[in-house]
Amino acid sequence: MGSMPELPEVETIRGQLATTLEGRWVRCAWARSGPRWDEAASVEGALVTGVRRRGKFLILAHDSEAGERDLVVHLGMTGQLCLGGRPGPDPHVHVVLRLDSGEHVSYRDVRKFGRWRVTPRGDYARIQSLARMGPEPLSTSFCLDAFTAELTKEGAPVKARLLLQRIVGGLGNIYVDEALHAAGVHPARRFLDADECARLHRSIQEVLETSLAAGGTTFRDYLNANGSRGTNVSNLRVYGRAGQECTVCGSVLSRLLVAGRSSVLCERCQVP
DNA sequence: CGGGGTTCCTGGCCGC
DNA sequence: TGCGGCCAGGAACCCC
Repeated sequence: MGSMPELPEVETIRGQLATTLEGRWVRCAWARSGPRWDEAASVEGALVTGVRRRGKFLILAHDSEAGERDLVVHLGMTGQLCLGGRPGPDPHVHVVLRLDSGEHVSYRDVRKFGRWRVTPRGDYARIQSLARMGPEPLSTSFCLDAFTAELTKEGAPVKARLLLQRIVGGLGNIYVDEALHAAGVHPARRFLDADECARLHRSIQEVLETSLAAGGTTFRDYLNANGSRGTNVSNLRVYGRAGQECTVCGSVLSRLLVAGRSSVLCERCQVP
């Protein structure tokens, strides 16, 4: 069982990196060879002008000789961005950025699902899931009417649609399961009514805000940019709790494969 | 086009 | 104890 960085985890890292990186020159950019990371090397000599986030993507806006560009980072399953480095050689470190301040940021990713891409500023044509990403769930652009219009249409299971990032950005397996449980919606449902959409819309925001306040969920791998754990595990109601009791009704939580993803739910609270 | 399946990758864990 | 096999999962990719 992993714990991929989702919106609250990436946002926590973003805030920590912003302070260190914004306004700094990248003195040296090292990247291990390979299509997932080697574009990172091209930010050497650039000025970092902004550290942003969109969904689960971290975006380092920078000015270089090649113009205004974005370094777009997706942490995949086990990607970690760490201020300062660990002592000694580490075969799982794939990128290191050294700054003019003397500080450095290292990227460690055991399962190698993460990706680094460099794009012209704001041009994400090469990164489909970013280009097509739905609204930010914690912004006013996350409109209930549009959300309802999508999910009242019959289609793939609601869990699959939320994981696709197109209806709303930033959710992964943990927070989809948590939001569906909080809203009383079964993950395999292929359309919702308006009340269910409203509950789910609210639950998504609540679940993410709660986790953000806790610095994210460290289930196993996630560490923030200072190497610390998030404490949101204590707020989880379903993820990682199959076989335990539902905190709402006391039934035993079950595991179910939906959209090829392991899902945990309460069969009493979340009716098919 | 959408929906579903497959693939990548490795450490941890389970069972024999 | 050792080892094979399975599992976790975001999103690109492929097929129908």
